[in-house]
Formats: sequence, C-alpha cells, structure tokens
Amino acid sequence: MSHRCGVRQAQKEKTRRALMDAALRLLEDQSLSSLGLREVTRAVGVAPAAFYRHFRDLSDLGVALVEESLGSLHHMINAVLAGQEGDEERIEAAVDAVAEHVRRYPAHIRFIARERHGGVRAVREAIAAELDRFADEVATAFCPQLPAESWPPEDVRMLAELYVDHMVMTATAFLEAQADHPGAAEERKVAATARKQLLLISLGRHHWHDE
Amino acid sequence: MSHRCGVRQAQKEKTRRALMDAALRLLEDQSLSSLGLREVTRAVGVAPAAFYRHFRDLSDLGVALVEESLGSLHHMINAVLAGQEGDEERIEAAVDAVAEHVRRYPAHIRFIARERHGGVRAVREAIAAELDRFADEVATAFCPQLPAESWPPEDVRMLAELYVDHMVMTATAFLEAQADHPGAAEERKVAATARKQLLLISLGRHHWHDE
DNA sequence: TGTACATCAGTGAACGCGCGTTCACTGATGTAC
DNA sequence: TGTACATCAGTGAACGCGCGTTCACTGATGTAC
Repeated sequence: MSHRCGVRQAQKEKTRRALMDAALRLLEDQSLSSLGLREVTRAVGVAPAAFYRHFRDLSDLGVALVEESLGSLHHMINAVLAGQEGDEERIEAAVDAVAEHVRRYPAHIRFIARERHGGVRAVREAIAAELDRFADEVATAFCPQLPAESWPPEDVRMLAELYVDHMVMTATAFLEAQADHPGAAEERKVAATARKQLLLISLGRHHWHDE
Repeated sequence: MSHRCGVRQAQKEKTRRALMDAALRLLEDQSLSSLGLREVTRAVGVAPAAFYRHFRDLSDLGVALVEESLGSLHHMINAVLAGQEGDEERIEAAVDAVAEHVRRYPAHIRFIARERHGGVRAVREAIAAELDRFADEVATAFCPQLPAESWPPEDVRMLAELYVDHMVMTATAFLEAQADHPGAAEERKVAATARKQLLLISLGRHHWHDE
C-alpha cells in the first residue's frame, strides 16, 4: 500500500488536473450545465470512460473547481485584510489585489461569476458556502476596529456582506473590462470606480450611529 | 392586409406567450444554454418545428425574456425614484418594492440573475445594456440633490452603479431566502440587511467630499 | 353575400449526430515472498 | 534480485436516446372582386 508518491498516483493526479484545466477553459465560453463530458475528455485526449475514474459526473468536477477557484482568492483576501494600513491604503491594496487576481486567473473568476447563480445546484451551494466563509473572515478582520457598543454582530455581518458582494461585483467588472478591450484604459476606470465605492462605504461606516 | 387584430395574429401571439412562459418556468431549474427547444415545445404542446415561427433559436427567445423581465422592474424603479420622501423613507420604499417584485415575478428575477453572467452572449449583452439604462436613470434621479460642484458626473455614475448593483444583489438575496424557506422570517432578515446597507451608503453619500 | 385564391401558423415524419453510460479488456505499476 | 500475482488508470466498442433542423403538407383565416 504505497498510497503516496507512487508513479501511478502521480499520473492519475496529472490526468485529473488535465480534466479540470480543460473544463475550465471550455467554461470560458459556456456554462457548466451545457458542458459535455465527452467535450472535456476529447480536449484532454483520453477516452470518455476515463472521466469516471476521477469524477462521478460534471457537477462533481464543478465542485472541485469551486474549491480551487475560491481557495486562491481566499489567500489573497487574507493577505489584504492582514495589512494594517489606513482606510485609503487598504482600499487601494484591495482593489489592486482583486485586479491582479483577475488578470492571473480570469477563467476561475469567470467560472465563479457564471455558476454562482447557474443551473447546477451542488455548485451553487458550494460557492454560496465559500462566500459565506469569506464574509465571516471579513467580519472577524473588521471587528477589532469597530466600537463594540454601537456595532452589534448583525451590523458587522451586514458590513462584511456588503464588502464581499462588492468584491465579487468588482472582480466581474474587471473581467468584462478585460474581455471588451485588453488594453488597460477600461481596467483603470473599473479600478477608479471600485475605489470610490469602497471609500464611500468607509465614510458611511465611520458615521454609522452618529446621528 | 389586416396586420392588426386578426384572429390569426391573436392566436400566434398566444402561442408565442406560451413558449416564453414555458421557457421561463423551465429556466427556474436550469440555465438557458442547457434548455432544449423540444423541451419548450413539449411543455407548450406544439410541434418542435412550430418554434421557428416565433424565434430564430433559444437565444432569441432569451433576449425577448430579458426585455420582458427588466421592463417590469423598470417601471417599479421609476416609481420609487419619483417618490420625494427623505432618505430613510425612500430606502424603505425601495427595499419593499424589490421584495414585492421578487415575490410577484420570481422566475423573471432568477432568469436575470442566472443569465447575467451566463453562457449565452446575446442574452448577457441584452442584460448589461438594460442595467446600464437603469444606472442612467438612477443617476438622473439623484442628480438634482447632489451639489454640482462636488459631484462631477463620474462620481454620480459611480454612485448610481453602486445602487443598481446593490438592487440586483438584494433581489437575488430575496430569491434565495424565498427558495430556502417560504416563510417570511428569512425574507425579513434580507430586508433588514439591505436597508442597513443602503443607509450606510446614504451616510457615505452625505459625507462625500467633506473631509 | 358568395366564390376563388393567397397566406401562413402549426404538423408530423424524417435525417444525421453526438450524447452519457456500460462493459470486458489491457498492460503498466505495485506488492509479497 | 527475481518471480508470481493483484491492482487499477485508461481503452475502445457498443447501446439506446433525444437532440436541432428540414421539408412538404394541411387547413383555418384573410383578401379581392
């Protein structure tokens, strides 16, 4: 029982990766529920039946893609939240990080945007659960700077959800900017808008409960 | 050349409506790109070939659904924007209107949420164009109350986009609340969160440019 | 009003095609001794 | 190190099925006179 590091395991893992990569590429132009199993195996160059050695079906592969796609975003978010600069610096860092992430993993982001409300329940639920975890983390990161007396937990949560939704919205906007025109002009406009929106939210946060 | 009001025209319109209604119902559980033409005609009870008397293909039907879905939302938004109450009253009216709209036309909202980033380009573009028009209207409605000197057009636009995105986000949240649990408890939580988020944005708006 | 012809929404059969899934198999890798 | 057996990732052929699209058609509705 090698179970680790065998040549066989390595080859299997390689095929699995190839299936996920091929699927991700095909999903740039279509949604998961219209993706074909044969389409994926054909792109990889294996027999259709080989697919079943790795995934039960395409929605199973979809869930694996969700974990991969949001896993990397996760690290990025934590890095930004850990930075202890002022509001404006933090906003700039966050928007830059999202822009960079979209430039690096456009297919992952497109997949998440598309399938967040897509036709495959298991994938939708996986994405929702993951975004919920994001909100938890944002809430935890912001908690120490919000005066406990005027920020009950549900208000902190409300703020965290606004930030997470705004992040998804911004990532999608970057994606569209990139698709419309690979030049950087459109992208800079999206970044400027996102920064202003976050600044406006920050202003609201500072004046929360001070009427 | 009757061209109007003939029995034949009326019957044709009826079939067209039936096709759109059937498609909309089927789209509650799947996305447009996995919807079948035969599936739709079967649900209506006509021969598959009859479909071509009304639409070139399913993406054509999808575009028609976009216009219908966002048309009704359009009227609702304008009604809310026309109200000249204070901030908090306006927020309450807006959130109530969105909640009511989602309750009345859940399938339309689901369709828009699902296909906004879905796999059919023509439909995506139709939705994006329509949401852009929404942002224009919101911008126009807000313009008179924002001091011209400190609110350049691009800042007004930034604010309008934030409101439109928040509206879509809130509508989707209502939909999920309704799907998870038809009772009103979850729905009231979504409404409370949405109101707070809008209030926070309003606070930010009032303190914009007064550092 | 009646008749002869035009229009065209919907029919039903046919087509070729690619789909997801199954199955017994092959042969390289892993294990036991 | 060598041999005999076990495992299991990937094969390739086969299946039944429903798909989108085409076509000549039917028959009710509309038009002209």
